[in-house]
Amino acid sequence: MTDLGRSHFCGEITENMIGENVRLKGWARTRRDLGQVIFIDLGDQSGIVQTVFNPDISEKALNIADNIRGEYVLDVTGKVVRRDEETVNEKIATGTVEVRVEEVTILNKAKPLPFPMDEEINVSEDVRLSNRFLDLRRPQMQAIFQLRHQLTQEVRTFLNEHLFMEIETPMLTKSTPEGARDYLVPSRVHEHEFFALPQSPQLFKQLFMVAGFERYYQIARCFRDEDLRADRQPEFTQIDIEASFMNTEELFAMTEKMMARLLKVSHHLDVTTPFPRMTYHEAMHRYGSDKPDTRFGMELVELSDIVAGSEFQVFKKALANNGIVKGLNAKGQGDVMSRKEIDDLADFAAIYGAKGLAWLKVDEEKTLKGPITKFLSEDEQANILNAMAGESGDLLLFAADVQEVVFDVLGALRLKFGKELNLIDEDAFHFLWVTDFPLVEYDKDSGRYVPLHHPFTRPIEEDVDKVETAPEDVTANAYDLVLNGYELGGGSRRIHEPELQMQMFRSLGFSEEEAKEKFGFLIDALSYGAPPHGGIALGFDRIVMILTGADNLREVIAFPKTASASCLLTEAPGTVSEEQWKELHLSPRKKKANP
RNA sequence: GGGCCUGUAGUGUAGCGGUGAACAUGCCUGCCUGUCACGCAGGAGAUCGCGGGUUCGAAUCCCGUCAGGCCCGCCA
Repeated sequence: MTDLGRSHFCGEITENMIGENVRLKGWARTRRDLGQVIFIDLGDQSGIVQTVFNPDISEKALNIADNIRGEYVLDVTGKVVRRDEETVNEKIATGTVEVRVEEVTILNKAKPLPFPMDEEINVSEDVRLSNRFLDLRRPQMQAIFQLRHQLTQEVRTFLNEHLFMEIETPMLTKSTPEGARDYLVPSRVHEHEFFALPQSPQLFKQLFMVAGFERYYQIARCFRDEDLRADRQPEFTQIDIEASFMNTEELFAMTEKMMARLLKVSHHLDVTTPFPRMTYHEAMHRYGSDKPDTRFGMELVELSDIVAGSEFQVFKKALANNGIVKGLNAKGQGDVMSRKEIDDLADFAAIYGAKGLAWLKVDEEKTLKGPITKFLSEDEQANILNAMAGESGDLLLFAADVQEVVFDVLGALRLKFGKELNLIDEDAFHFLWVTDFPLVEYDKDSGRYVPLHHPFTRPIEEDVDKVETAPEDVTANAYDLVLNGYELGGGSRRIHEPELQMQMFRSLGFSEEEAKEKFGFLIDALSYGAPPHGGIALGFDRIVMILTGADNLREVIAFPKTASASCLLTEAPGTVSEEQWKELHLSPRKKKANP
């Protein structure tokens, strides 16, 4: 490929081209000025090649090279020559050759850079983000986005092969009462009415199924106005999939094949399918998480029965209040952790709602030592030691509370130890399906049931009659795909009968009118021969993040938002003119007083 | 909404109550025909995030605030 008169890319120059005249375009990466000879590493998207300027080739070019600085844009013509044996640079792909420059034109200058471009990232992130166009020019970033592009292509190729059709859905849509906060867009035409940016194309893809597009997908942008995390951006990309007449087994198998293809692209790795599966209940009890990192063990141990008759008030109270007692064996930590460090663990546990953190050490004689031994009978101690497979030097940690707190606390401690004790194989990819989620959970604040997934999720067939009578006992035909402790995404079979959908809305405390107002079009659509259908949505940014080994979504999104959801490059969001307010029939409220 | 961490030349760091705020790199000038993170010599560059307080004296201690990051809540 050539463009603008360019004959080759810098990274393509090989020994086969020795003697050829080439014309290259790119950026001056580093310049080594030895007076009568100047070396410039010229780089473009493909890589770099060393160019040489000296008076024996062209006095004129040398004089121009004298003024070239970092990241100047150059148009270079010259001959490819073999380097002398002793001047070969093994660090670069083109290190055995160089281009002797006969002609050079400076296409554009560059100011001194705000940060070095050639090194590993040791620049603060705000500086990188406010100069993102330069940050993205760094080879490391170029590689990430090259891979991201290839993965996008692979997803499309795969789904096309499986007869899926990519169809776009609106970005300007309607606010829905459930779920995350919407990003709202005021309407100029409709006074005091708002569009919402989609949290996901959920309803539209179901309507595609009704429409008879039996297999839909979209690399879809989604928006949620909630607080950010390292793995959460307000604007993100999903691989959104929906299929009619396909059962959950078929969808699992297909999704597994697709993920395997992505691993093949990124790591030339053959992942084992089918992926392991675990129920939500099992995941919570064994790992204290609905997205367990199964790259390491250190599972939670159920102790409620063992300590059922215990005189230890903390255990006794928790069990009396319908809570549970579970333990976590921090292998070998009894020997190394000081009293202070164990107290710090209790502070850590408090973040997740623990009122305290009981602990015991296993000493050389395999007996338990610690402040709570006096409350535990010999039998209880023996049973605990046995259940937790305690060995000399171990630190046994206990959480006793309602089960949600116990899961959160021990789940968090497990991850903390997993990381700090290097129990995690960073090169491993552990996929896991988590299945059998509850359909709803009771929300104390609003005093009603809220869907765990979304209100269109279908119960498993044997629970269908219980949707209205005992919603809290219903298991959903819903599933999450987990990779290395990250929730890649989830999906479900959907309700395709209007009556069942109305039952569901009623269970969630919607009046007939509310349901009709918010979701009338869905009920209506389901009434016209909606096929059984289901689907899944996978967080594409997270996939890219994990496959590139990044620990942060910002690394794999070209122009990401900061933790406070602003863009340091454009300084969005920003204020708008009075005129714009007026056109939208809006007026600003007074800001909170700022003393 | 809450907790914790970090803000010092363009960049990365040191200094943590008392000398002219130090080092590296980048930048500028000069020298250098085989470098490759070239080298050598010289030079410029800092309202120590911002505001207040404590103190004879604050980059350093305290309070507030802003920005960035991580987490809890939140995220159907």
